[in-house]
Formats: sequence, C-alpha cells, structure tokens
Amino acid sequence: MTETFYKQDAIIVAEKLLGKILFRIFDDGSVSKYIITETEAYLGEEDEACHAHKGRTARTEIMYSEGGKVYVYLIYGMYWMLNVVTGEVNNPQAVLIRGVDNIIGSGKVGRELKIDKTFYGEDLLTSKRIFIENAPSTKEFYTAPRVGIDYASPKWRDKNWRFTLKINPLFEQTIK
DNA sequence: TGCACGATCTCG
DNA sequence: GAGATCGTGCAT
Repeated sequence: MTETFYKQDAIIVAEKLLGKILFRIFDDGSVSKYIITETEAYLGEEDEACHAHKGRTARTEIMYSEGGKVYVYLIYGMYWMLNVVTGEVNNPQAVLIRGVDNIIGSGKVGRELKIDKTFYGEDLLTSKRIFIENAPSTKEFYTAPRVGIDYASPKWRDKNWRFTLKINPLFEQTIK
C-alpha cells in the first residue's frame, strides 16, 4: 500500500484494510499471506481507549509519526499486538489487526505472525518481512464496539470502530 | 523502588 | 472462573 493510504484517518484505514493481503516473510525465508479479516481503529489522544490518550511516552512515540509504521506492544505479559500507525505526523492513530484469515483474536494473530518487540517502528513501505498488498476488497463488513476497553467512558466505549469482513466464517464467534 | 493492571487466551 | 506473565505508567 502507499504512503497516502496510511496517512488517512484510522477509521478509514481500518475499514479499507479489510480484504487486503498481509505478507509475512519469516527468518527462514518462508512466505505467508493472510487476508485481513478484522480490525479496530484507535483515534488519537482524545480517544480514551487509545494508548496515546495518556500522552506521548516511549511506548506511544511511534504513533506520533506519520502513517505506515508498525506499532507493537506486549499485553498481559504474553501477547504481542500488531498495529498499523495511520494519519499525519503528530496525530497519534493506529489500527489494531484483530484477525487474519480464520485466525480471530489479536493475541493469536501476533503469535501466528511471530511478532515481537523488534517490529516496533518497522516501516510497512520498505520492510522486507512484513507489508500489506492491495487487493480488491469487498465493501461487505460488519461494525461493532471495540473489545477490551470497558475502562473507557460510554462516549468512546460504544463507538463501532471494530470492522469485520462479512465473509469471515468465524464472525459469529467474535460477537459477544 | 514498588505496585496495580492491561486493545488476551487457554484450560478446567 | 482463574491463572499465566511482564512492561508500562504512576504513586510512593
């Protein structure tokens, strides 16, 4: 995808990433391709569910760069979450990749793709081991509230910023 | 320097 | 329903 694509708002990117192809070249040279099936948008400092809500820190720093970078972080001490930074410089937004193919769940995605802290700040436009390729994506998708952010006030908690590809056969399992 | 907790998953 | 497991942010 292009730099222009990633510079759009996270909501737009989250929606448009559905159906696109995520490439992952592992250390042994093997190549895996995945269809992105579920995403979530996190929209800047005012979004209480966004990590950047607490301001600029070493952890959130990459979200302040221009779109197209990778933002990863460890959650619950064991799962690496894969995010795509979006938007313009100093506009901290990101899209969480929650599902690829039939692998639903951000923790499982990180495990499947063997994501770790070395991916922090990786440039999707130049990386040789992870990047996203355009594909004719269907406009058929569901929206739903984001997962695991009950701490946010209703204004943000209730936003339907989770996007799920409609052809995803496991969708029913992801609705609570 | 310490501590509570999290954009989770698996097992029982 | 609880445990695994640890970096981060904020209080002490």
